[in-house]
Amino acid sequence: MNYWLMKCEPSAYSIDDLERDGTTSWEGVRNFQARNYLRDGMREGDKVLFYASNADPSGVTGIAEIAREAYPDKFATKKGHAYYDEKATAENPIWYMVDIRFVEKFPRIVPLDELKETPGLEEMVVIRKGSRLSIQPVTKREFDLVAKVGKRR
DNA sequence: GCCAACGTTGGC
DNA sequence: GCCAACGTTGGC
Repeated sequence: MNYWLMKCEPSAYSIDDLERDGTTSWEGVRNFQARNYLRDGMREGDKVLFYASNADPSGVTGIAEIAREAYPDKFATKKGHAYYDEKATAENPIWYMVDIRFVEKFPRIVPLDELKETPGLEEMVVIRKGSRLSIQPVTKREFDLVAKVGKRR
C-alpha cells in the first residue's frame, strides 16, 4: 500500500465537503509530476493525508483513501471549462483523475508549523520550502505519525 | 495582497 | 538546448 498527501484549498473543497459527499472525483491536476504520481502510483485503498492549503492555518485536516484508480480527466476535453486543455484528446487524455473516499476528519487540524516541529517528519515533502506539488508521496512512517498527532486530544 | 519559488512556454 | 518571460502556487 502507498501513502499520499493531497492538497486543496478549503474554499474550493474541504474535509467537511468530503465527509458530506463520502466520495468525490479529484480532477484538475495539471502538473506532470503530480499527474505521474496520480496515474502511476495511486492504487485503490491507498491512504491519503488531506491537506488544506492557503488556509488559516494550512495543515492536514483528515484522512481519505483512493476509491477509484486513475481514469482520463473528462474536464480536459470540455471546451470552455476551467480545466480544459486543447492538447488533450480521447486517444491521448494527458490528464487523469481519481476518486477519493472520506475516511475520517481529525478532531483538530495539524498545522504546517507543527509538521515542521514534529520529530520524524523532517523529510516530508510538504514542509520543504517552495514545495508546490499538489500530490505528494508520503512514507508509512510519516502517515502514521501525522495520523497519531491528528487524533490526539 | 504580496512575493518567492517553481513549472511551462517559446524565441533563438 | 538555453534561458527570459510569464503564469501559478501557497505561505505569510
